[in-house]
Amino acid sequence: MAALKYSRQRESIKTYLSSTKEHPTADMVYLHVKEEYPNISLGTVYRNLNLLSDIGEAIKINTPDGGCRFDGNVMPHNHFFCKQCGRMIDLKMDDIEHVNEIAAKNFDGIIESHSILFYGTCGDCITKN
Amino acid sequence: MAALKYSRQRESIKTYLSSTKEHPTADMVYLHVKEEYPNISLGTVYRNLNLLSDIGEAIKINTPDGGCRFDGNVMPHNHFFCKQCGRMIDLKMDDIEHVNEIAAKNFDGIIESHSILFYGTCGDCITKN
DNA sequence: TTAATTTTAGTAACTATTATTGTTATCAAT
DNA sequence: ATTGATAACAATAATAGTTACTAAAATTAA
Repeated sequence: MAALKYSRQRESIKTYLSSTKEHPTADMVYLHVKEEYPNISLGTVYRNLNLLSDIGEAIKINTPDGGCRFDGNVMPHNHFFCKQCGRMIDLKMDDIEHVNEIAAKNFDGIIESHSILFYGTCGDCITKN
Repeated sequence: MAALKYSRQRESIKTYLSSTKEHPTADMVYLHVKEEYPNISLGTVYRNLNLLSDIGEAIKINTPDGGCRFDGNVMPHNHFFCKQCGRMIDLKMDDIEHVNEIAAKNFDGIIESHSILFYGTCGDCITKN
């Protein structure tokens, strides 16, 4: 297995992901890291986001519109997607890992995990209307 | 609002979706309907799949790899995605709508719904290994 | 049938992502 | 510190999946 060498760019991407709760797109990460490393390329950002996701140091979440968001918080948690403003928000909610057992009951394969995304309208959008 | 006119192509797409449990990709639908209507274009397939999904006569499911699958079964049900063979399988499982209330407990927005996808290894892939 | 409108096929364009290429940075051993 | 091997880099090209455009054909209403 290829040893992972240090790189400032990857470090910067990680730092940014850890600092924000915005669940940025790859492009948002790119624009941000660009401020520190103006020559960084979008491809590098993609490669490192996927790498971080692969080694479990970030989470990749696909949005209903086809795009992807990234999250530096790797603690298990669930997300909410606001249909109005498109924001993705962390949910502080009780564990629902038990749904895996419910799913496994009449299934002959192995359920390892699930990913769930909640939809609706966020608090901000409710007050705005 | 524009009235919806009949089209053989759309009918054929609908019929195919209703007849299969394979959760086909747009391209698989295209290849299948092409047997009946050799001149159909991929754009027509996409347009109609999205249309059917919009009017609630089909379901669009994004897979973890970025692609989309379509399902003619619009009854509420959950899906399983096999990490090995990439198949998407219907789960016959108890209702888990209660997770919406769990999510809503400490949240100031409105949780309308959720979508959940289970991951793991399907029965076929287990026996093969 | 005629006229109005939708749908189609074919193609082009678009977006997000991944792969490629030539160059530079990192690191361990000298 | 220098070297050599390998990884990471920027830049760009390529790809995949999807959507937009347009003229011609199909559908429906009158």
